[in-house]
Amino acid sequence: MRRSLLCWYGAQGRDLPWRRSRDPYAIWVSEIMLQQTQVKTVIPYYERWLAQFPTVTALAAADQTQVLKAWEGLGYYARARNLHRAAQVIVEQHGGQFPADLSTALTLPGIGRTTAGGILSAAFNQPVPILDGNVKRVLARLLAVAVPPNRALAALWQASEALLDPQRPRDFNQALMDLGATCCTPRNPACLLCPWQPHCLAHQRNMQNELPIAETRAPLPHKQIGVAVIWNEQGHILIDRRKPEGLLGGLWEFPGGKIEPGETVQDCIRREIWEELGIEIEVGDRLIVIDHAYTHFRVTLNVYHCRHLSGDPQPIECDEVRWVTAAELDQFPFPKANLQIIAAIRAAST
DNA sequence: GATCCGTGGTG
DNA sequence: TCACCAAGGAT
Repeated sequence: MRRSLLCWYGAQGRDLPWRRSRDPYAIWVSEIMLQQTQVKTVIPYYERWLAQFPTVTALAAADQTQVLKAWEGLGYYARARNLHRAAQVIVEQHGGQFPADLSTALTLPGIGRTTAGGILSAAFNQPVPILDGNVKRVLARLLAVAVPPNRALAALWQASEALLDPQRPRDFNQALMDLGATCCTPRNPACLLCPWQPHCLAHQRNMQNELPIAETRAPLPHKQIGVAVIWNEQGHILIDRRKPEGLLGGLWEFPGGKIEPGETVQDCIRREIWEELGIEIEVGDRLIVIDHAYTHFRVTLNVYHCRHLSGDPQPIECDEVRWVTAAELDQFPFPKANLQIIAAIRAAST
């Protein structure tokens, strides 16, 4: 079984930038970026990141705004914050070298069992198993697991470890992920091309389209949000930096908040700006309406031009506030939905 | 152990 | 349009 998979990998494996490297730092960066994120999305971010932060020392020395700006648009921003912190730990406590043993790697922020296995096998050819989304699906089909994969984690980890090739753990783990990504796909798997088809219980039972069993999910709530683009008499715009933890932590945004039942958008914006920044504004024309979906809810951003009337903005429910020119907005990391607001501001002023 | 955490691709 | 999913981890 190992040989058939490795043979398939030799012929069908993907040529990916990080596979050409044995630098633990570069491989680590790729593993973090690839969490819940597709290869095609990651590649340009990976290339830019290594050009900007070529070593763990360079990353450790960067400031968080630079780091978040380089991550802007990738999502799950805690990954960038943790990567940054871990780089500082590696410089301060591990002599600038990524730890080569599993238990130490697992102490670093942002590194769990799968990521640690991915790094240690790829960088050091250590026989450490992995269990990412691809491997869960491959093994759930191979073994015809009768419950959602997340209800069978112990068995799946055991299988990943038992199957792992002790001679070629690097290639084996990469092969297993490629098999899931390109052959044993979520829908319409290419069983005829699969090296493990003779061993696959799902295929033998013609259940490859029914497995793995899907997790049940709650419906997504939908929130209406009022957002203010506040101008002062100098033609500057007010932005704020979100608190360092939680949703979009550390990123900048245009201030606003949730519209309460029975409240107009304009009332909401005036109230939120008073509560969060302690200033009075006049709500003017509508700038843009943006629908955006997060993992656990959807939002509609109702964005309005506003005019500053009185008061000095205070960081009451955020970390920092700042008046900036439209040209300066590019220097700050914003969430994706806010980039649309910036584009609308530019379009409206030309 | 259930929830939280972004964004883009896909059928 | 929409649900599902992607090289998961932290709390």
